[in-house]
Amino acid sequence: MRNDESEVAATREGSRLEQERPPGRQPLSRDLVVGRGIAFVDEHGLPALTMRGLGQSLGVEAMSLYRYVNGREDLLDAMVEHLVDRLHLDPADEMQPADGWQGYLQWLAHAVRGLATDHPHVFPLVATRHPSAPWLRPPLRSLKIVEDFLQALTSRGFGDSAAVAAYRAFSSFLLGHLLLEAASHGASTVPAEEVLDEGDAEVPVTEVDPDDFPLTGRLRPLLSEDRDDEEFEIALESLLNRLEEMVGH
Amino acid sequence: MRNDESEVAATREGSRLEQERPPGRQPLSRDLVVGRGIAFVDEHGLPALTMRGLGQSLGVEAMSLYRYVNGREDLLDAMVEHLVDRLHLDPADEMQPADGWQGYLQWLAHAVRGLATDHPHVFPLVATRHPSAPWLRPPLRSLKIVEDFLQALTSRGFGDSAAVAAYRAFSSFLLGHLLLEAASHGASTVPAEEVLDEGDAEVPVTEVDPDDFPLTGRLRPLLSEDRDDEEFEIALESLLNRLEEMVGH
DNA sequence: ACCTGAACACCGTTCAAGT
DNA sequence: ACCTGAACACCGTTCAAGT
Repeated sequence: MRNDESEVAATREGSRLEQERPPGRQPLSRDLVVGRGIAFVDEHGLPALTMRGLGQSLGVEAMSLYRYVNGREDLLDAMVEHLVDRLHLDPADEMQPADGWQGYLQWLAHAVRGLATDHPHVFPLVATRHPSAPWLRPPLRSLKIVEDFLQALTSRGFGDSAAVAAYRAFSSFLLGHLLLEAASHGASTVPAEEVLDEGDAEVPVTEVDPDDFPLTGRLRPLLSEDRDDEEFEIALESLLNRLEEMVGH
Repeated sequence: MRNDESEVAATREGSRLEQERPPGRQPLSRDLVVGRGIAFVDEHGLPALTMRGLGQSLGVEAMSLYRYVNGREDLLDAMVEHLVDRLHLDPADEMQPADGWQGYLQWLAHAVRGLATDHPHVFPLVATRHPSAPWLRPPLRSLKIVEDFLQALTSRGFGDSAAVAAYRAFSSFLLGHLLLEAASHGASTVPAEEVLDEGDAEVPVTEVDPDDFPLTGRLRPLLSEDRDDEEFEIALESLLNRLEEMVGH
């Protein structure tokens, strides 16, 4: 038994030494391909992600990727899944059980928000790709996280239908706030390859004509302020208050 | 003056009679191209919208479209703009001025919701495409509608920053709820061209393993229930209550 | 003025072939 | 076992040319 295992290991090691791999390259794997896909979109934006381009960024031809990924659509799904699964590697360490369901939802909200701000260009995928079941609601779109969610709430006083209603309300809340936040934060990070058709020095800043839109013109400084943090906290607090009214069913 | 106008009109009419057009086809125009683009996505889904396919559905080669539309990206932007502008053709007729800002927001919320349910496959574009200014927040993404919004609220007791905060909260609310609603409603309407790789009779329904996910398994009937209408109304009511607390600034 | 044929660069994807 | 060359079908887009 032990000998067999050693032999197999030795053989693996041997064949690994035999194969000549370009020096700077790691051995390919699904995780590596998916991880590089996420990093690629983080750097260059979603439209830039092509099978050929991703292959090149891994030092390989595009066709090699098809051994680890079932086409481009499967790659995108895997990228989303990879990010959403990450929500579990950080178990609720900082969370006291005494905090109750409010503490759990606070932790979860900020965990998902961290995902959105870390990957503003990938988050639209998390938000809009069809989940694997129709009753899964982005961005809480994995079976595991739904199970956690329902467990956390039902074990802390929620009735069945109240827990499900909370899942729905919480998903909508996260989706709306984080998608808008990711969009505005991601817009500044794009390589900006679209605004170069105009020959003259056109100003890219959209100016508001005060005759047509007097209020918008006057309030533009307010509209341009970045209040994402406090908006999120206030809206979250309000949602928790609303949920509190339906705890017992 | 009047004669000149008549002459021009006559000339236009003349050239129109000269040109021989395939019998069943309307004369092309930007509005026609954009409108057909929306109808095409409604029928076949977003991935099916190609310049060649859209041209064919208009009885024309793809290259003809470039006379009316500045490429595919411009077409998508125009489709979004077309739908959002429609929110103004329906001025607040059914709305009594006595209803106050709550009445306006109720009307606007249902108008945008109608847009989402009428075009579930296009709404993701309304939700995720970059607006023309960074401080415009989907789905309330036109200058005109923002002006209306701010006018409606500031003329009904809102301070400047309260009106802007309301715009932000309202956008997030609409985006989260309507994007999820459009996704679940649109998923059933797709031609479904992706699930046909498996050779055997694989069941497309995702089954929940009760050992791994006991709660999700038990609550699956609740999770699958369609509660979109009442969820939307309740969440909207709650948002209006929240806004009420910050009317005076 | 309005539409098209032909062409270009670039996709995703398959498969037989290399090592 | 793992990667690639060659090929295919299909994109978006341009432009000279037709009517």
